Amino acid sequence: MSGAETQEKDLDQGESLLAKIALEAELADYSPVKGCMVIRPYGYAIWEQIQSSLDKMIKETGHQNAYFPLFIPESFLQKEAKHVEGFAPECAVVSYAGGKELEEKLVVRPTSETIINYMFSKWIQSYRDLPVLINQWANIVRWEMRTRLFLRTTEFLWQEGHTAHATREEAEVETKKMLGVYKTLSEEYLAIPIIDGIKTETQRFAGAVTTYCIEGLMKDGKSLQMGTSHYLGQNFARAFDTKFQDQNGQLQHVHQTSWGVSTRLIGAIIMTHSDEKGLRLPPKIAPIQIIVVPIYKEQAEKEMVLKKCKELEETLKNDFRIKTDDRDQYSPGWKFNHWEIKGVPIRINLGPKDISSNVVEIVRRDTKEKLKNVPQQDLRQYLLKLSTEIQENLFRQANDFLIKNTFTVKNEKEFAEKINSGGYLICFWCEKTQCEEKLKQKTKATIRCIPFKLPVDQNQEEGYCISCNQKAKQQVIFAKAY
RNA sequence: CGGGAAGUAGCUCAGCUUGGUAGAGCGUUCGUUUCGGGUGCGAAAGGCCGCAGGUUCAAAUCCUGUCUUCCCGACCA
Repeated sequence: MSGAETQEKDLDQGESLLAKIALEAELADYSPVKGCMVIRPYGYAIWEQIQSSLDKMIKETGHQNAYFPLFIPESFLQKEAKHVEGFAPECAVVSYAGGKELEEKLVVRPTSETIINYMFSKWIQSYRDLPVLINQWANIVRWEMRTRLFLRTTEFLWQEGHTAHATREEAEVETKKMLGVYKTLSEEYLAIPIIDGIKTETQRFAGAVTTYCIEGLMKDGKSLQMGTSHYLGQNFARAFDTKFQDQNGQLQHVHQTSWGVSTRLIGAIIMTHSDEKGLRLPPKIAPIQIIVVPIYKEQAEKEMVLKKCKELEETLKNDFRIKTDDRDQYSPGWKFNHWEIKGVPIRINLGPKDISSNVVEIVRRDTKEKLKNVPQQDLRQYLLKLSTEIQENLFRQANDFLIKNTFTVKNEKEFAEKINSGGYLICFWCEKTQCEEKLKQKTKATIRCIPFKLPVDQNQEEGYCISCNQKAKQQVIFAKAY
């Protein structure tokens, strides 16, 4: 066991909350290469839960999984002007392989639009071939200056959807549909409330026409982009000549979308739900939903208690991911703390006293509340209800936090006062990039999105730009971001 | 990539100023005692002092370079 000493103290709420929890809860560890991380089994199990929930939704919306290669010819990246401009600085490039210099350098994919378009242009001939709805689970590499576990690593795992459509309308519907899937994933599975909206030009994906996003507010008051969905227009289709013959025999470029979420979501979970005891996982994505801690003194008791634990597991295993911590070398008290750090939503303490009176003791991780003498009959129902309650409570707490930290500001003075304490600022913006830039220079805050819906009620239709004070119709969300 | 801090036992750290046989607590192993919120006692094992050079009779300690982490800026999911 690592970090036993620091585990004894409550975890600090400092800047290093993220790294601390990631390491202590054994989600990840550092690799010898800068900015890279090892995702440890428990962290990977969380990723698998996220994956299986999302993969199901992706398939339900008609997409198929496929796999495109890691290496992309350097020339591909250069075909789309904005795309190359955006990604060139952060690309890792292989120039030497097989014992010699390569004729054409290979880019380690920072995203797969180019290689996928190359393939699409081969596969798409007719309107009858459309739409093409593809998703891939993959790793990608982006050479970042400053890295943080889960939130920004050099290599990370993600899912990238790529679709091609006959019309602009269809592609736009697709873009928003998948953003909706991300919203569902975040709010209903990860228990993280988000603000969904449109990115401004400066924050838009390199090569996209429109970028939609979901943004979450982290415990430290910073905003985290948790997922993006792009309407790519015909930009890549033109660059790669991805054309189809329509019903009138006319050749047209396809309209495309791409969308992705990554292992960053694990960072979001940490930075949204952790408390002084460690991680708190929403039941829907917790690799272990119920941990059973047996309590016993001598051997006879041990056998009796462990047998009862197995029985419990048997009756509950169809409804829950349940595990008994039957390790002999750790005391019950030690186990309590251990599983709290790891964020297991429900703990069942089971000892001789409980068994003799046919009850269990249940401790919920979200509130730390101890529920004594819960009858063993109807336990399944009780736990199902509790599980739902914990899921909802985590969302409610995060949502309250978001609302409490969202402010409407009317002028630059108010803006400057509020922005340093973190949270979201709602204000009018005249839609000029220079106004956005000016505020970024002064305050480090950026427009996270033009929200579809404001998180707090706001009736005004019109106001004055937070920066230049001219009439403005657009209300935007500002925040400091990761 | 700039500014600051750090890297010594599995973990947290002391030792470095002023060079001279590698330290503590926790954890681990064995024994014993315990087990309903991180048990007590006894013994033992465990270290290319991040890496590479240099200075020196002698380097964890001084010098140079380099790698990694953390914090702060410029860039991003």
